[in-house]
Amino acid sequence: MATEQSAATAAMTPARWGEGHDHQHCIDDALGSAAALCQQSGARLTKPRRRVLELVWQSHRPIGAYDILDVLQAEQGRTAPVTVYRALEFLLGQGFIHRIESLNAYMGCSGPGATHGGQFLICSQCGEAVELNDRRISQAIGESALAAGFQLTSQIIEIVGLCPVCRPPAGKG
Amino acid sequence: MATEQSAATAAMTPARWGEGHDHQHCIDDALGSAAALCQQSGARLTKPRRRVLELVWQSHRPIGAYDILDVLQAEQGRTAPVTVYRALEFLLGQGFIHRIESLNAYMGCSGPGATHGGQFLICSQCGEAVELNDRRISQAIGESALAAGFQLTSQIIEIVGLCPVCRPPAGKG
DNA sequence: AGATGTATTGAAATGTTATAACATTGGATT
DNA sequence: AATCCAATGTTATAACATTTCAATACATCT
Repeated sequence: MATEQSAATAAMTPARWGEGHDHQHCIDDALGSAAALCQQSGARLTKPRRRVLELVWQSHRPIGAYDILDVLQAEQGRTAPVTVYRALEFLLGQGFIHRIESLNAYMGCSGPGATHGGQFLICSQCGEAVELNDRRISQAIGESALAAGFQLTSQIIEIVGLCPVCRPPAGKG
Repeated sequence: MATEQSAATAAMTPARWGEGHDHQHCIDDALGSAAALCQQSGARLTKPRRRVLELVWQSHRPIGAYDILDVLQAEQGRTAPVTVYRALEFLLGQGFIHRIESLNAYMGCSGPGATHGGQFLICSQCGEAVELNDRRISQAIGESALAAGFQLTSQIIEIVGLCPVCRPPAGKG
């Protein structure tokens, strides 16, 4: 439907940097799909899980477990790290969030339900990240693994750079 | 007998899994090039740095900082973590080793001197890893970043799977 | 409703990875 | 020898994550 991909650069450009962005909508969407998917699968989106998911979606910056912990502790008093990690584990298992290995941090999954390892563009300036799903990348990797005789199980792709907002203006502006 | 694996494959298959592998040679090579490169650049390959590099090359499994620390402590008594981290930082800076983000571990760089971000195939069974340098992968990523308006500075590619040795035998010998 | 089994949560301690802060050493240069 | 600076040593602490065991919530069966 709407989002055709192949040739299209435009379609792949994260909408977020295009113009004003209603972030509450992001959050609502994410919580909505999570609830729906849990409904379907029978998984339980309990209060702490839901709250952690919400916090992960609070911004488009990957957030650390202990940052989440700080918020929970402020909200509800003593809370142990494991509370956060358990929620994160659940959310990862459901495909609702991703872990960014190079940052030891977590971010919302932009397309839960769909299968995908996730490819991430991370801005080293502002800390924001976006998820890609470029078939060419995964394909190139798949082929390379095959050629090396590897049976592939997962890919970690984290691309660091400067986002459109943070990068110096293009030459000839 | 010979482990040919289809024409294209043979060339790219890391030699290491082909047959017996003289690992001492790997180590000597690595230390040799490191020494040579330091000679050229004026960097100092001091004793602890050299020893850490050697330990990193001890196997083809990425090794953790604290594993290195254990060895140093056994060898020379009290040694602090920072000693290891400083050596690792130096070696990373010189391009002699790579950090594997998903494992919090370090491995020797197979082509020091050359520029490369590094792409890694990691066996989840035996823990061994090999470095790739597939232009198609970095190219696909570069294009994707460009399309998203990102100015790329580095790529983290860690591919997890089963190596030729650990993977179940191919259907139809 | 009450009993029962399982999933989830709470709490404390501990383990693992990494850096900050400051003192000291050792070799090159003067 | 006096000075300088990179490298190293020493101590403490930050940051990230898991283990363990006890308590509670939830679904389901009777």
